[in-house]
Amino acid sequence: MAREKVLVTSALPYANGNIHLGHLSGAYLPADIYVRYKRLNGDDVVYVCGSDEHGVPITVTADKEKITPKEVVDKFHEANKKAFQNFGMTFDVYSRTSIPVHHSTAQEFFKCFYDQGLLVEKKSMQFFDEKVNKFLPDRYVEGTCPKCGNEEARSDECEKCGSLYDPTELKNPKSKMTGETPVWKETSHWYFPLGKFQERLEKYVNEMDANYKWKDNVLQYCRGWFNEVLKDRAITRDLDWGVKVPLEDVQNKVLYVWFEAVLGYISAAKELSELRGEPELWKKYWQDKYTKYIAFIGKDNVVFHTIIFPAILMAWNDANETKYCLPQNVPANEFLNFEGKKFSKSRGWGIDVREFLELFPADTLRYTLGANLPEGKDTDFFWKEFQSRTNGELADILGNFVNRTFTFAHKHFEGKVPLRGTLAKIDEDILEYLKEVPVKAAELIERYKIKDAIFEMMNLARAGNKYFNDSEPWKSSKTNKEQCASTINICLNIIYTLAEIFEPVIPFTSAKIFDMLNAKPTQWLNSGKTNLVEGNILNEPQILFAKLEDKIIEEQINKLPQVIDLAATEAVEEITIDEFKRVKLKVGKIIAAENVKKSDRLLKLQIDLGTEKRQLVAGIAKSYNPEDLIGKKILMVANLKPAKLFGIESQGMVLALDTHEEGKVRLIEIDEAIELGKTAK
RNA sequence: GGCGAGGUAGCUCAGUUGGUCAGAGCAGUGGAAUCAUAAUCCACGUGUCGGGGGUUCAAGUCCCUCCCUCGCUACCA
Repeated sequence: MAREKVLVTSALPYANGNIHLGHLSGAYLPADIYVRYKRLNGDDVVYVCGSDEHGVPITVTADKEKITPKEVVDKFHEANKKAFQNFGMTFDVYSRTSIPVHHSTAQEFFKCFYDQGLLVEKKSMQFFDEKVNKFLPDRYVEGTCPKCGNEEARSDECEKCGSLYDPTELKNPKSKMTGETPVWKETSHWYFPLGKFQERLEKYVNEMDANYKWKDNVLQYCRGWFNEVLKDRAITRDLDWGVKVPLEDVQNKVLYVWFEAVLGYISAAKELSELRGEPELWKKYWQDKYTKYIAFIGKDNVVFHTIIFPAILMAWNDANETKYCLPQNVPANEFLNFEGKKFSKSRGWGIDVREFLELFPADTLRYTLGANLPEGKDTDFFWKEFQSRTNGELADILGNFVNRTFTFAHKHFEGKVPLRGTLAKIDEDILEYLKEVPVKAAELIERYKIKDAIFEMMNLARAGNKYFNDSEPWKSSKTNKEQCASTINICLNIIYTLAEIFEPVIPFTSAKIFDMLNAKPTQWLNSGKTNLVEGNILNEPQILFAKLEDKIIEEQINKLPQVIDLAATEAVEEITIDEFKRVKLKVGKIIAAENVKKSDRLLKLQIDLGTEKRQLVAGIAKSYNPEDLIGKKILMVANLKPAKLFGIESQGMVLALDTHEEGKVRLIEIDEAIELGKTAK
């Protein structure tokens, strides 16, 4: 297969806060997995990203903390760069939009459009805060709604009554920055005529979709915009923090962030060129029509990458000899929520990357997020899921397969890759399957179905365990050493393939496995076929994933702000009194209790209901010792359909409550004075 | 209000162009095995595919309508 030249970008994170898990799921982890896969596949890849460091919110943060905007962005740029690094992101460069090369790049684009006469200058009136000498965006002006009198209305709309109006109609306007009354002042801005490009943009999107199959959600967003007809968009702003408008007689105006930030992808590549001492490097990617440019983003960014950025590039290409390539695909993801709700920094809901990685290894997070990417719709990060994926999949299925194989090889084959002898049907089958997995995973990743690809990867580990079980090498080691050797040889080769195909997802672990195997990665598509050298000396196995105990997970859950969730209480389905009356709850006394043989959680109880006796089986062995139960008065469901558990008939059910301790319950005990057989109502 | 997305097994989610599509993983129950981080493997799902109507020989899969959740709504990044 011919090597592809691939340019990959991930949305530039805004340097006004720490990145959290949601950001990773949206635009960073999928891109990194894609890029790592491409590199293993032998493709020629450049992956760039960086901090987006301009815009009003940053100046607001600076004012609030009484520091300069520069200090704000320095702080978050470094913090996020570090967090990404710890997470295992492999950007070729993590740039930033405050560097000179970015300013000059953005200005170059502006000048190009200005000189062509493409930009439209429009005058307008805007609120101006004289105290800080700044024009105010709508969201920083508050006042009384002209329609309903709400005193906290925004300058152009009232959230309370939902009406929209012209900012001149707003009564008693106040600047949210200073509380001062803003004045009404004229300003002028340059507008980019998006509408002129609409037809070509629609054609572009349709063609890309036809050739490269864009995601449905992305196409939907585009259609939404096209349906409303693209309008001129202002690309300048009255502000002093940002890229200066490169015109002599213009002061205190900067390029608006949406126009300038996307160009950061280009300046980042330029910075990479400088760092590598190859000034022309960036052109080899950005200005080669054979480049496959893939932009990874979250759904909030679709319009900028499928409409605005392409329009900017088209406008440039129209006027210049040098032509930039447009995104070939924009695999936007939906959002990751956190324990059922949106991430919210202000409400303390969620966890940021730095904090997370101080507690848990990056690979466990990469795997959990990867296995649950919001590719088709929003998904959730749940602590409990993180625990079960780590313990049940990474440790039990993958980690244990590696461990049992290595332990076996060391015990029975002196820690060397044993010889593969004559193959049985079971061996042929697994080898055949082994060859298919990298191919299948590659197809899925190429289609940006990364979640599915990860599932296929873990399935190989599952298959490895099954093969190990079915082959029973612990038996053949005594009866047929040659066959045993073949089995372990094949298991080790499965591990070799696992190390390769899992590299994009859990790179730190992959490196450990390669080290244990004393082997190097191969070319992706060969990874199921290339075999370990027989006799190769294996290193000592190490535990790849430690289990996460309940305690540490509970700790994280308990840290979350307690919110009274009205929705959850209301969501309980209502029943009528008659329906409730169908359940007969009776008071009984436990007169005998014993453990159920071969079960670690069931107890067999004899209950005295006064008029009759019942036998029931209850799953409370982890919470109570049989002898402690004798004599307790409890409440039971007396008309539950009998069922057999472990061959023992259970004629009812005792009522118990969950406790804060996982798996432990507490029986509802009844006051000693209550007579046996009484019915609850 | 408008636009968009989603409502599928206890939980988290898959389900291309309508016809083995009623699924996977987890949880649960039973069993096998013991090399291994008590880790593995096998077997077991009577789900009104949000409700109601319609098109069709045939609909989670198309149309209409209603209910619920979420996102966007342009000078916001």
